[in-house]
Amino acid sequence: MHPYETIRTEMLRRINDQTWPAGHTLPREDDLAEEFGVARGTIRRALSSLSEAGLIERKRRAGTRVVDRRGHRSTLTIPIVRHEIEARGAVYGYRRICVDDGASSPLDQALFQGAPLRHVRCLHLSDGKPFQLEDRLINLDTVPEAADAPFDTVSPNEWLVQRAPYSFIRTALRAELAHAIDQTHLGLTESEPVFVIERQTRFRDSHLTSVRLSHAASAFQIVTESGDLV
Amino acid sequence: MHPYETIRTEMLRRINDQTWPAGHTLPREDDLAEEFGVARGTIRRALSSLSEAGLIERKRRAGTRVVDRRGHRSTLTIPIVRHEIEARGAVYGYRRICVDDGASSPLDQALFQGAPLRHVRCLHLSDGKPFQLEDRLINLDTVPEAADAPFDTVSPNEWLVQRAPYSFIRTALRAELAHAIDQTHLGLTESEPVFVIERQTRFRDSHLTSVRLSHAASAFQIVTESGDLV
DNA sequence: GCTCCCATTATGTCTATACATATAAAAAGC
DNA sequence: GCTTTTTATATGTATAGACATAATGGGAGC
Repeated sequence: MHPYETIRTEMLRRINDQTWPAGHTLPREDDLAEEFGVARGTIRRALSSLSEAGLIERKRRAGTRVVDRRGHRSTLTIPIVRHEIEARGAVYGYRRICVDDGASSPLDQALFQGAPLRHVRCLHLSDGKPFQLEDRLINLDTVPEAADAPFDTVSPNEWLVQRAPYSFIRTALRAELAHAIDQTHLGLTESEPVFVIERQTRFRDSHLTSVRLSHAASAFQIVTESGDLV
Repeated sequence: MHPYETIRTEMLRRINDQTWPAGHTLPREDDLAEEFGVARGTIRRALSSLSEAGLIERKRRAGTRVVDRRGHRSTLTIPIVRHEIEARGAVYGYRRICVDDGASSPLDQALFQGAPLRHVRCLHLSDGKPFQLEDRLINLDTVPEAADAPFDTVSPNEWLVQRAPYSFIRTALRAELAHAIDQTHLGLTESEPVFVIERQTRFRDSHLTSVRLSHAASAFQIVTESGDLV
């Protein structure tokens, strides 16, 4: 175990046993360095690890304070659906449903600030069975090549990843009752739930794309694991 | 903009425009340091940032490689429900439903390796209306004080956070059709969906607690924002 | 009392150097 | 050819010192 890990563990202990209760301001880095008999850089390594884990908050001049723990933080990876399906040992399939000019809702119009849009709807299949329904809008001002892409064999998801860098992503996770299109394409009845991932991707102030991914709830969940600083 | 940020942005550009395509091994840290005219530490700062974002993978002796991007990664914070409710400007309420010895399922028995359990069911209210139903099992071998705690005014969630440190958390997010208990306590009909968070908490090899949190889908979603390395 | 400005200060960044360590690749042994 | 051992190497960690910078808390001016 490296010094910074030992120190981090000791700090964790102090936070857990209330030696440093929530709201407490810890000693300055220089003082901690002296206490633990290491260089300041090593203390900083331990502190930044705790900071990333969300256990402490650091502010210039103000010092480092123990966070009143507001929740459990974990890193969530939403995989590209093809990889997800193949990782389960199933055969991935893709089917384009339609591509049009996106007679989009006023809400979407506002989001994209009236930019010309491309609307793509497609289905991702696992062993031939519907797994994920993708409903996507692409900003043609930002990604003009999308106007000519057929999306007949490559999904817009993978097409975009190859082409457009992104700088900011907002993801929302929801449970919904299957919409009409979900029922049609995922083969569900009107009283079945779907798990919906909605994602908006921005690049430098302009919305690049926004997508709604729906899955039959019975065949989908998101699992994340976190922790283990001790 | 600090040097390490400028360098990270340039590296991001190279990854995005395929100068460094997926699978490519980037130059050694020393060479990058020379190229950018900075110390090795500054290069490492940029690289570790990209590594945390999941864009590159680093291995000793083998070097640094661009990851074949398998998905969008973001940090997800599941807040303590009271904070969540108060943050929305509503009044938080709590009601214990029952506390018993947890006639738990075989699945749970296996998870806790036959340890004695405490079962607590309670409801978290927003402005007096049911918001979250909590169904929790607590390992009495690990947290024996839980046997005597009444949980009549403090929720087991907050009670545990004060008492037990945790080292490892597994969180699953799912959509389900409302169970019977969801219908009863959240006031739902049998054809309404619920958003379920299931969490298992471990501390040093022993399961501490496992919980199922259900919410009316219409009033709950999880939002995360990420990115902005550019 | 009030606002505005400035000095102080703890964290943030950068440099340069030394040593540690996992591990891929080459060499040695069978 | 196959396994084991050694070696080279890129990343990982630690140190010490210098400077940068945000933000607090106090003081000057009103």
